[in-house]
Amino acid sequence: MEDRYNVECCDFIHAHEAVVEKVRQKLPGEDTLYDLTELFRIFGDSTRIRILYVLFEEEMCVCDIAALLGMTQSAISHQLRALKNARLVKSRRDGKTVFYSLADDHVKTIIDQGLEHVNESVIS
Amino acid sequence: MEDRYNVECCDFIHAHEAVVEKVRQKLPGEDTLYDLTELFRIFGDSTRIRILYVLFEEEMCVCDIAALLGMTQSAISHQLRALKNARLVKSRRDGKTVFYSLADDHVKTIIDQGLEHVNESVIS
DNA sequence: TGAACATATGAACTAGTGTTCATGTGTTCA
DNA sequence: TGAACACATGAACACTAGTTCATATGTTCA
Repeated sequence: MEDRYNVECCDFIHAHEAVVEKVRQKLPGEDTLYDLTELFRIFGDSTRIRILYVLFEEEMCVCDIAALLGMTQSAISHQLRALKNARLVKSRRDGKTVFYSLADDHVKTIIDQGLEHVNESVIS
Repeated sequence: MEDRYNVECCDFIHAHEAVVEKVRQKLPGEDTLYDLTELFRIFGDSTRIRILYVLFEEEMCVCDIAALLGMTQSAISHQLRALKNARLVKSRRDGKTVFYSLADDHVKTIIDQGLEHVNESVIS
């Protein structure tokens, strides 16, 4: 017998056709999937999370955030741009200074949900 | 009224000391911060998000998920392990087959919040 | 205008991540 | 028992992402 190499992992899908079709329908489109993944990727960095925590309290300038977190101005500025692109923070200029603040309430809600999950996992 | 801090970036922190102290207190500890970012990092990959979407509908075996998403069994298995380590999915074995399902409700809540943010951003 | 300050940005370096490939583990059944 | 099946896993590879460094942009004030 010759060896057979299947591209697919299994010969057939075991799940019921109805379920497979339902999944296919509910899977988000490529654009939505990209946006969603990109959003969570932004949350997946400790520097950015710490920046968001700072902004939970009050709007703050780049310089102060850097000093507070003990990081360089450049690093913070780069990350603030990422956060801004993801529409998680917004900025306003006042003279030489640029103040950053949270863009909306989703930020805190998402982080709180994450915290809840993390804390529950510890208990169990 | 404003404190002087010896840091590289700016000569002094402009924000009021009360705010600075409040931020310092509310910043999560190193362990929590790590867990939180790690959790979101897991969400920040399109393959993992798609796997979770599949499991929203029904528990499913590795093989079927791979077939449904058009990826190799190995790739899916690796990602399922990541999802399991993050306590986002759980598994049960039935003979040769291993079925994966969602671990709890936070998964869907977090993704829904993310979707809401993404969709709102598009509108504005 | 020019000096000083606050921030932004591009390039480069390093560390980390997802997939593939090959193979190992565990289960079923003839 | 051993062959076939379903899944797990370690190593390697290509690619991505965060920080640093040097420098550019933009604003204020003497």
